[in-house]
Amino acid sequence: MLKQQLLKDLRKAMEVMDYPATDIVLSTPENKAHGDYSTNIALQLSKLKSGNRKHSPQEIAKQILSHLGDLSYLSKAEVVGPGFLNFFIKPEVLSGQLAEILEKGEDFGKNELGKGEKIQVEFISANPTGPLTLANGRGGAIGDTLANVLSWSGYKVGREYYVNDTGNQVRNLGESVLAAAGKAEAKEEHYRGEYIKDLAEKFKDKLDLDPQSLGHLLADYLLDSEIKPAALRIGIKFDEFYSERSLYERNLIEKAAELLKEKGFAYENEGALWFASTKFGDEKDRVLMTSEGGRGRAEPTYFLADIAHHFDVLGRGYLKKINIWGADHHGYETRLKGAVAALGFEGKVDIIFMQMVKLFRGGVEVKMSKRAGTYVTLDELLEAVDKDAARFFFLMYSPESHIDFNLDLAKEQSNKNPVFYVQYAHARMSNILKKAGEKPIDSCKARPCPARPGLAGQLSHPAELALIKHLVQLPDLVEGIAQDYQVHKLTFYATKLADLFHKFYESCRVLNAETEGLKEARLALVLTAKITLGNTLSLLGVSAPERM
RNA sequence: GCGCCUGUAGCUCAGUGGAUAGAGUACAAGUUUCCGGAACUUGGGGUCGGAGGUUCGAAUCCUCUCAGGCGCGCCA
Repeated sequence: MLKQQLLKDLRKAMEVMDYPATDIVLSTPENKAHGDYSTNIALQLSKLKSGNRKHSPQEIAKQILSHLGDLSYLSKAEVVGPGFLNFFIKPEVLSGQLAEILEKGEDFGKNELGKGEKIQVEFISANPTGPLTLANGRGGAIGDTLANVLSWSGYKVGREYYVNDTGNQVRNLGESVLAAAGKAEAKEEHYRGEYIKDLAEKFKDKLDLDPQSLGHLLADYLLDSEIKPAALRIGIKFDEFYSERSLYERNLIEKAAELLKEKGFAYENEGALWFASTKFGDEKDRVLMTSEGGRGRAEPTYFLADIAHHFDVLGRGYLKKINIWGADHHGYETRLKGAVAALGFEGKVDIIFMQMVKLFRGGVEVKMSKRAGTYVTLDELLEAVDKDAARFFFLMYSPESHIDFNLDLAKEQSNKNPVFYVQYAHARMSNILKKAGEKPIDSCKARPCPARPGLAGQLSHPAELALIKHLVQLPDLVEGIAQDYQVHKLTFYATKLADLFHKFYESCRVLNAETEGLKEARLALVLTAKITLGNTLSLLGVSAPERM
């Protein structure tokens, strides 16, 4: 689109002037006086002081400008202040951009960055020892949306839930239920909460099983009856539930341990098997296989199982595996990345950390703990607010922000959720098109296109141009998020789009515009706005209502 | 003690080297013969936790420091 064209022309000019090929940052200034696009490239170049050339930023900017020549799509290009280059696009060129949106329709916003490579996003992955919580909802919304964005960027994306369906916490689950039924001694570390009692009742025929076997049954049950439905309720469909237990069944755990030994990164000491994670920057080596003396029995740690898991997944040819973790797992990052590197997949794992969701009740913070039974489930949230509000809420925050959540206020606040502001804009767009007799999505060929001579020049109102400028940014936004993973930018983009549309709506009549041509052009603008907003909402997993 | 995250308007948060630091919300005052007022307009409100430093330029990078969160197991 326009931005790429301008970048290309700038690069050409710099090449002619024999400047080194540095990254050109083309920003879209908030301040209209600074043009439609702006770059600080001259300030950057003057800093390089390449060779014995030493020019002021203003001089460099002027030179670049003179080498650009007359670009037909610009109405003005100028050097301002310390050496900024500001570009002003001709309004008719800007409105001509709408043609591309109309042509692409539901595909508008997609890009080819991924070139068909495979990426896996692993998220939620909560232990199957209880219902999903608020924090899981946050991770779910972020992971699912990131997967959508990657998919729109030309990657083949897999959504994975790693199920820790064996090990201590599952044995503990079995014990907890046995204890609730009075068949085992109650212990401090047991899970509490109503669902444990329900499980004891539901599985009363199975209480003669040992804790581990019962735990396996319960974990499988919770996965199917609690976790999968809750994920679906918030709009998440996983491609794969990867079972930790299956790693044992397929002997992948021993294989991973053997491989690490072969490569010289695993060694035995004090009866345990260790991974030399200090070679990868960890503060100490980590245990892969416990010693009989240490925990009373020799068994693989969670860490070794997870290594086997990553080795198996990456062995399928993924370009990357992106894991979304709670901040409480931060200390685990170095050793896992180290193990992945040791197995020959260095740099293939990216981790997004989300900070904790703090829970407040009656103004007092409640520590969320599955063991203590103090937490808010995702289902409880979804009873208070609908799926769209919940997803939008979670996606409004950057992952590193610490969210304070007050369920008492969630319902009341849900009316103020910006999601309704955004959805209302979409409903307004739909309504106008409906009254004009348009089909919901039309193609450029089937109807007069704003790129057509005559129509292109119709749109000149500041509110129209501001809206167009925002609409055409979606592809760059999506491509950027595919690289920096900052999915919350989408909610801000959607809110801004709604804002610009509401303003346009207030100041520009569509159906009874002054002329037929203007009406036609404005209808096209409404249609493109609807396409763009609809596509954005679809990436967010939020519905785009025709009416509210 | 060490490591990571956070500290920006009354409140909730954007903004990771650029121009006069933004948005929502709250508060105040306005806007409907006409496409949906769940909207729009205007206004007040900031020592960007603090102190130094680097730079033509710092909320952003570096050092120190204060406050909060999380982690530091042969748990997961």
